[in-house]
Amino acid sequence: MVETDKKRELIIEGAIKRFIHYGINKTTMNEIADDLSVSKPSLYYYFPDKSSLVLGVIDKIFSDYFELMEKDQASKNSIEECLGAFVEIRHRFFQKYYMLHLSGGSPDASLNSDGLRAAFLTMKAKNADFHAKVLQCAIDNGEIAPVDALKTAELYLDSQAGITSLCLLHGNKELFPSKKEMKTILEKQHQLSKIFIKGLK
Amino acid sequence: MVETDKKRELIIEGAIKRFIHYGINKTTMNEIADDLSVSKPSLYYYFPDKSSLVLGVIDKIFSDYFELMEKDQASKNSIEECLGAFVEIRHRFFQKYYMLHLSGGSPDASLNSDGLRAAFLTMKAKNADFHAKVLQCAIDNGEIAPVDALKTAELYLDSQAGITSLCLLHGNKELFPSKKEMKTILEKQHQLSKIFIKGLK
DNA sequence: TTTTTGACTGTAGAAATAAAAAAGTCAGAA
DNA sequence: TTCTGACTTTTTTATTTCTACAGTCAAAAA
Repeated sequence: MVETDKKRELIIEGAIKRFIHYGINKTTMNEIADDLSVSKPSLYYYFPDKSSLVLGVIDKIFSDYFELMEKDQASKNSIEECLGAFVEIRHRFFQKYYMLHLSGGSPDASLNSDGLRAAFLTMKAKNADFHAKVLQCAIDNGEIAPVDALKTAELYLDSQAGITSLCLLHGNKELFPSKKEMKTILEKQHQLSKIFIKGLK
Repeated sequence: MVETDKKRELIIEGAIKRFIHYGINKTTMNEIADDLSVSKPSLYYYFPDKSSLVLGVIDKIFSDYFELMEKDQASKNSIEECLGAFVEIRHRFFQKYYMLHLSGGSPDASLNSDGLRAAFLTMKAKNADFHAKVLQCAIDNGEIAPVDALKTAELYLDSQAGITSLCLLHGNKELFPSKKEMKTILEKQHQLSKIFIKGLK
C-alpha cells in the first residue's frame, strides 16, 4: 500500500508539471501517462477520473502552501512582518501555479466540477482559519485591538484577493499576466496590507 | 443647435432605458429608434455610430454620479461619514447600471472599442482625483496622517472595486448578482472602508 | 438647409453540422 | 495486484450556413 501511495505521488507530480505549463484543460491524461512512460489505464488504476487527479494536485499544492506558511510564521515576531511575509508567499504560489487558476473562481472552465469547487472552498476556509489564528495571536499580544478574528481574516484575504482579481480583469488579455502587472499586484497588496493592519490597532 | 442637444439627450435617455434592462450588446439601434418612434437613420444623424451613443450614455451616467457625489460631500463633516456615504452611492449606481458592466473590465465584450476603454479610464481617473481631493481635505484637517493623497485614493478605490470583482467571480453565474450577494458586497465594502480609514490615522 | 425616412448592403455573431480529440472502459496479459 | 492495447463514448474544436444587426444612401419632408 505504501508503494501505491508512492505511485500516486509520482503521478501527481507529473500532472503538476504539465498543468503548470499548459493548464488543466489543455493537459490530457495521455500526455501525463506518456511523461511517466506508463499507459493511460495505469493512471485510471490510481485515480478513478481526471477530477480526482486534479483534486490530488490541489491537495498537494495547498499542503505545500500551508507547510511553508507555518514554517515562515515561526520566524516572525510582529504581525506586520508576518503578514508581509505571507503576501510574498501567496504571490510566489500565485505566480507558480497561475495556469491552474487556483485563485478565485474559474475564469475559463478549469475547475468547475462540484468536487473541485468544494475542495477549493475547504482550502479557502483553512486559509482563513490560519490567518484568523495569526490575528488572534496579535490580539492576545496586544498588538492589535480585539475584533472577530475569523471575520477580519476573511475580510483581509478578500481585500488581498480582490486586488489580484481586479488587476487581472483590467490587465492585458494574454493568457499570462505580465511581469509589470505582477509587480503592481504585489506592491498594492503590500500597501493595502500595511494600512489594513494599522487600521486594526 | 440647442434643439439638436435636446434630441441627443432624448436618445441617450432612451438608450439608457434599454441598456439597463438588456445590456449594451443585446440592445439594437432599431429598438432604441422604435422606442422613440423615429427611424434608425435619425439616430445615426445624431450619433455617427453605436459606440458614440454608448459614449454619450457613459458620459451622462458618470456626470450624474459625480454630481451626486459632490452634493453628498457637502453635507458630511468627517471623513468616515463621507466615505461611508460614497460607498452607498457607488453601490446604488453599481446596482442600477449593472447590465452596462461599467465596473471593471468588460466581462463579456460589451465595451471593448478603444474609445470606450479610454472614456472609462478617464472616468476612473476622475474618480480617483475626486477621492484624492477628499483625502487631502482630511489630511489638511488633521483627521488622517499625511500621505500621497492620489496614490492612496487609488489604492482605496481598488480595494473597494476588488471586493466587488471578487464577489461576482465567486458568486452564482447568473447574469445578475443575487440580492444576498449585493448585500454581502456592500457590507464588506463598509467594513473594509472603516478599517482603511482607521489605518490612515 | 436641416432633419427624417424606406429600402438597401456588408459584416459579425449565432446556430447547425461535421470532424477531431480526449475521457473513460474492459478483457486479458505480466 | 498492477498494467496494457484496443475499444467506445463524450466533449471540444473546426467549418459551414444562416440570420440579425450596424451602418449607408438617395430621396422626401420640414
